[in-house]
Amino acid sequence: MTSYERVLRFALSKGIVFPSCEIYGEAPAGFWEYGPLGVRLRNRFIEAWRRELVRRDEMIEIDGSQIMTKRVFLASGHLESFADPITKCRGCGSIFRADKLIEEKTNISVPERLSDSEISMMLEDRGIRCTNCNGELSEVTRFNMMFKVSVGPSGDEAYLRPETCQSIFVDFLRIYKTTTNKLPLALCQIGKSFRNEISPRQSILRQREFYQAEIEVFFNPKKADEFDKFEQYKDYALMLQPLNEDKAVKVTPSEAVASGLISNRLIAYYLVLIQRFYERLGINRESVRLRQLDSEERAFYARESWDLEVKTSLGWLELVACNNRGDYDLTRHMEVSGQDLSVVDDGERIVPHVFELSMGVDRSLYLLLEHLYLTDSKRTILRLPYHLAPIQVAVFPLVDKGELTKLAERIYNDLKVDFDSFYDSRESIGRRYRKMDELGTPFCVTVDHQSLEDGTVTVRDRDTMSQIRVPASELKQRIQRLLEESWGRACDRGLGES
RNA sequence: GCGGCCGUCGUCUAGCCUGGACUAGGACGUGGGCUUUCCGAGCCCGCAACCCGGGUUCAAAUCCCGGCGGCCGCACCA
Repeated sequence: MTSYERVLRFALSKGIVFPSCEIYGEAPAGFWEYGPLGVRLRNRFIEAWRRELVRRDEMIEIDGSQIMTKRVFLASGHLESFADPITKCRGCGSIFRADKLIEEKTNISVPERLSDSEISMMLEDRGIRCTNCNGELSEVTRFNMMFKVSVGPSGDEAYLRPETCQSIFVDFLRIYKTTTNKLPLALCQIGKSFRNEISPRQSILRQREFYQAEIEVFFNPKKADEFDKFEQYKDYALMLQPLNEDKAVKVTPSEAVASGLISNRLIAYYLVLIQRFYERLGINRESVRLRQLDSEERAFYARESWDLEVKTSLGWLELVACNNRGDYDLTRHMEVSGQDLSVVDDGERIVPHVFELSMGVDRSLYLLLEHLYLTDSKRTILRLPYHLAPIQVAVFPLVDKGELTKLAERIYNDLKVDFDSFYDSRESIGRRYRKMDELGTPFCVTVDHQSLEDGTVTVRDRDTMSQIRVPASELKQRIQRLLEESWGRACDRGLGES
């Protein structure tokens, strides 16, 4: 069994994630539900994102519409560039990427800019036929990866957003004016994006509806090196894999900027921030890399791209696309909307440039499960950092009897409002501990006979299995403090090697 | 979408080739009871499945066709 299968089996059997609409046989692939524990895990992950990136860096979070009008995507380029030219065999119905088919058959590269009819003509001129049945091929049409929706009774054309960042670009000027009025300005958003993938695969790794957490840093390109925040991380060990290299090497931001590998200090700083984020979630630094993309691999709007990838059983998994989008987005929205989105910075009117950190949330959660769902000779433990655990504290009576049960229930009822709590009184105490280990629950509170005499309970630590005795009246504060300390530990681990 | 393999309780699976003894068996899970009284103990009683549709047949989990889904490869991507 592969790690992927093991994780998926675990997730499915505990109801963490599972396929959407699964009682209907015809439900299309690429849609997944988060179950009770999955929602909590995701919420904790989002809290970590807010804490370690948003609040730490004083970013500003917004929440935009998922449905946006057509012209947004005319401006963004998605109507044109997010669509693949396809042709269908009139005989057997096979569908081909028209440009790829031509390249395959003739070794002539087909420029992206060509119109459908021009590509159709190439097919015809070269006498290209279906590779499956040698049938005649249809006119070239476009398969757009965006979901089209019609709005209102008049059916106005709109689309589900294929990335969350467009609302940030569209909203930029209003937020700029109502908040800091200053560059650089980091805006961010977490929410759903939608892509009509041809072939969704691998559960939550490749969905048609998925969560993105995106950060768009607006900056003045002339001042990208005048960036004070850079100082605190200038000696961090970035795991960079430059173009044409086959593995990552440790490079400090200072070196990377000096050598021109990273184009400026602002970008270097944000690359540190994002690498550090994963390290603080408990991912080993040696398993992380920032891989530089060449022009072939880059998205159509990017001029400098680094993909944050983490090693998994499925190979390197792309988690965060880090793109220097230049002034592409604001300029395009200015052209198409007719609105002026420029600002005055340092006495000069400019269109800000954008550096983006576009995180796949679902993928990140998979990664956590795969890296941290561990079995040794004795126990299976989901070794999440304590503050990410979906259940924070479990309360048990040592045995399910009279006064012990009553006291345990009272303690549980007191804790459940402040923490994600769990109560269980069945079977042996050891079994209950082990089940909590598997779900990553950091603390188990047990009410025993001594509790009835002196009002203390035991608190068991997930990783060490050791117990401390705590007055029940102090439980809330103690657990709170232990969870706080967990953030601190993650911090130490992240900074330890730099 | 194509090609290859595959689809049975919540999970993992037996059964399928060679149609009938399958009211579909087991393990884990789960609900209840007894026992136990700090690290996946034991016993008893329950719950729970043949992906969907059509066909062949006296009879389909089993054979055939189609759809949907999964895995791998191609292509695409957070």
